[in-house]
Amino acid sequence: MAQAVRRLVAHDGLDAATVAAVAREVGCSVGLVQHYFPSKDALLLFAYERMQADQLDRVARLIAEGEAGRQPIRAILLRCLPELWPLDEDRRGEYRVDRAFHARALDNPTVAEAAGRAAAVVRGELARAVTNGKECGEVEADTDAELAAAELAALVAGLADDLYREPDRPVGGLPLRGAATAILTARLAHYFPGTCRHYR
Amino acid sequence: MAQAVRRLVAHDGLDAATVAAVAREVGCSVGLVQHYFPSKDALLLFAYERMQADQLDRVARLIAEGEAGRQPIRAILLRCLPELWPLDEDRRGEYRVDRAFHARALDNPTVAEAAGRAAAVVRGELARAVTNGKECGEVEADTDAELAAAELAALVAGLADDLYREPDRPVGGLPLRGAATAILTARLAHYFPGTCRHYR
DNA sequence: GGAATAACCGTATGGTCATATGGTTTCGCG
DNA sequence: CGCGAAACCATATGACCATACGGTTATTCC
Repeated sequence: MAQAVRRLVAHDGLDAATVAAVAREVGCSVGLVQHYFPSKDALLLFAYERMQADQLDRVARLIAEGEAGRQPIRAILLRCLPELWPLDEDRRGEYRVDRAFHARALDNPTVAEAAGRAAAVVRGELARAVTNGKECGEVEADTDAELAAAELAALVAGLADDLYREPDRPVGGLPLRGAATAILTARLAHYFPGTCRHYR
Repeated sequence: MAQAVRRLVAHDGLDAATVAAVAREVGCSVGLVQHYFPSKDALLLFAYERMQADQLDRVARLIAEGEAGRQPIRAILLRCLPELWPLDEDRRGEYRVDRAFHARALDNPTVAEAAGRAAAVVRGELARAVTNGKECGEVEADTDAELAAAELAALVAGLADDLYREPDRPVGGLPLRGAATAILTARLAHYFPGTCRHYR
């Protein structure tokens, strides 16, 4: 059912995710949806949290792979962060779901909390990367990990908005897809210059 | 009526902006709302575009003031960009309206176009600032104006999200309000080092 | 086997909403 | 004055939706 909600919201927006529509998408009755969820709100929240968990799991897996391969921190981040961008149809769908729930979060504290938690996980992971980098001398000692994490997270989130709207708009000669990567690369290189080629 | 829509959306979300609620807020009949707008969609779109115009006017005025006062480009931008942040109750309301319509833009091409136009104005203004800076030697010659504008716009937009959620969360010792300004200041100082103290 | 439990269904209900309709009042102006 | 257009109103209509409810089928477990 969570998958059905996700498909409906991705395709036609939150308003299209009525209980009846979810039942139709699943191929069951309205009653069954009610059997598993006490209310429509609970169903939507569950679907949202599940999607976030899926997303964060993917990122965590990429991090684990990068660490196993003893890649530089910068390379790991450059691999993980664009995972949150709407660069293919699946991720565009996720972006649509995410934005729809972000709007809902404005009026629904429970959804807001879920959205805040996910954002905090991303920031936390970034702060950890910076801290690790400081320990091994890759990152300058006077860099504030939280501040750097907040900047990078904001940059990634902000670029996602533009990427969704016009992924192919030319920006400085490149389509935005490439330009966003270039911007992120430059910013990561600032924090993780890669001078000492330390591994994480 | 546009003001009424804005108040309703800011206070209770897009779904609260029913035609009947707008009429009640204005203090007139449902029929009158219909008299002036062919559909609810048209009403909402008008209200959204009006709010965007108000916002951009404020920014334009700040730019004009800064230019009249012969302030450095960096100072002007540092004054203008936080105007788009939800730092007080009025601007938090604007942020809420903006986010609500952003979600609507996912399913409504007309709203999407309006949102895209406003974003393009901000980026254009930023690109203009960078170009001006290059002409007077303030900005390094190999800086790509569009790329820099895209980065700064994304950073500002991304920080707005966080600022709305937790304006007072401590980030590196400062509350996020201050941290966001610090991040923006640092980033602007990178592009506009202020070495030659040129005016715009 | 049989009873309790979970899975599952179809429909009814009460509410909300956008829009349509058929009006009345106000006002500008020749 | 008078008349046409605008501003303005109250209510009707038809659609849709979340939830409630009373029921049937399948499964599990003693």
